[in-house]
Amino acid sequence: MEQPNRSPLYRQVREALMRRLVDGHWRAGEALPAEPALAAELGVSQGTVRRALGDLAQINLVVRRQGKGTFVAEHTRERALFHFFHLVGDDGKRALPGSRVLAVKAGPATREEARRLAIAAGAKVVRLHRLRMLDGHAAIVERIVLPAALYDGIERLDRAGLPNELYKLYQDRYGVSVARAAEKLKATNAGPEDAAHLGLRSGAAVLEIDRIAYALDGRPCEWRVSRCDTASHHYVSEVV
Amino acid sequence: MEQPNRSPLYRQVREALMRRLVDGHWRAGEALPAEPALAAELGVSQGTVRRALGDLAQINLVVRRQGKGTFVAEHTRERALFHFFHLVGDDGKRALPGSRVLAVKAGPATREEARRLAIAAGAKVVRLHRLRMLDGHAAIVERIVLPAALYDGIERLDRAGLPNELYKLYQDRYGVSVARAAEKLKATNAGPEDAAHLGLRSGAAVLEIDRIAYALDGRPCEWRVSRCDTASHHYVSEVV
DNA sequence: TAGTGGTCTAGACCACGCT
DNA sequence: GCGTGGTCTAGACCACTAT
Repeated sequence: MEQPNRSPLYRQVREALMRRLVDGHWRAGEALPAEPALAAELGVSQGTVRRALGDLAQINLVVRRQGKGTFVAEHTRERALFHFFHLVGDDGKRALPGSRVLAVKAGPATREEARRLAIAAGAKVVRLHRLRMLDGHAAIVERIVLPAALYDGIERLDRAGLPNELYKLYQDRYGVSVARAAEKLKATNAGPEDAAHLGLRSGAAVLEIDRIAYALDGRPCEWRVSRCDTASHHYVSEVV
Repeated sequence: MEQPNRSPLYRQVREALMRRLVDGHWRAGEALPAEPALAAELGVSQGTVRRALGDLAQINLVVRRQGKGTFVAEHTRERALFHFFHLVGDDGKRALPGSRVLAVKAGPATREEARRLAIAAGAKVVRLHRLRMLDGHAAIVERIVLPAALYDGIERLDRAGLPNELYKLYQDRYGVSVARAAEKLKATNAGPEDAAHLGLRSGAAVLEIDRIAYALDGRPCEWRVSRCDTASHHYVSEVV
């Protein structure tokens, strides 16, 4: 391992492995080479590789299993739901959302969309509008904006072709792995349209979740605004 | 280090150190013994102590500084604000909240309060009602419930004696260190009283943050419900 | 039995903060 | 100069998984 800069070796190893993950050098779910192989290849000790892999496991980019190996993290249904979906029933049970796509449209990005997705103004985006169900009734209205450059042809998927867990679709079909997300929450009074979709009176309080999802390489890959009826559900957040 | 169970050594060391932190064996801000001293005392290698201390640093129970030592984490003003306070201005600037105490009262816990704080029904609690300012105008109404057993005589503090950063007060004066918190968020329509405090019309959407704070030993030490005007601020959440 | 990751140790050297 | 935590190595042994 050459040392172009003054950062610790384990960090250089971590970044090198991360580059390969970003490049798609290994597919989601695939096993990485074993520690001794990586150590030999990179010219560092096994301990240094361990440290780097441990860091990657910590941020959920890889999964390590004793006796089996180290694997590229996958967006399983579980992970998509439990890791990135924070609405739970007031009784503490996780409600599994269903979803119904209302519209899919492509078009040039507005200034705001371009800013949030860090793309050029006017670049093509695909907009999804969908309704999600919790415990059988409509509880979330979602407006999703995708940079079309990352998801070639996604606007031609019919509504049945768009699964409930979009993050798994992004990963499996387009090679876009969502690594992290930043959410901004507000309480707002529902407008007439959202209220109608959610079966609420206009002006009812809804929780607005504005989320930018970032891909492995750190670039925004989705902007999603969800307006949620929190009458019998709530958003959970743990602070350590 | 004896091995009563089959857990890894570093975990046993971590728990042993944690017990001392919980017991108040070291005060907030105080330096722990250096690694070699701890290793010798516990009969393990320095590497094992390092791993345990690293874990404790990760969950913010201690702070490690190269060349200086390892210190018990303190609730500085910074930490209280940036770690546990998640409302920021829509312009991205952190608004530093001021606060005005409206009422302090002691009384027996309701069933709900007892349940949330994991204390006996009817046990004495202290209730605080306060208003917090963001950028100069009232933006948050807070109702705080404390188990009186942990905060002897806190209800006799005058309003001037109750600082803006309560967590630092809990730690400095009562030895209660908030280690983590669980928050539940909902959007609700403001009732007449909250609306009046916040200068909103009745029925305006407000963000309700329901937080249980846990002390080092894992027991609840505060129940706080904050109702926030999110017209020009929002709650931030990072998902990794 | 062989290969994987997980734990634990011992020791070397480095970077930082003090005095 | 000395003590602190930070990095890096090499090697031993353990626990789990597969064949």
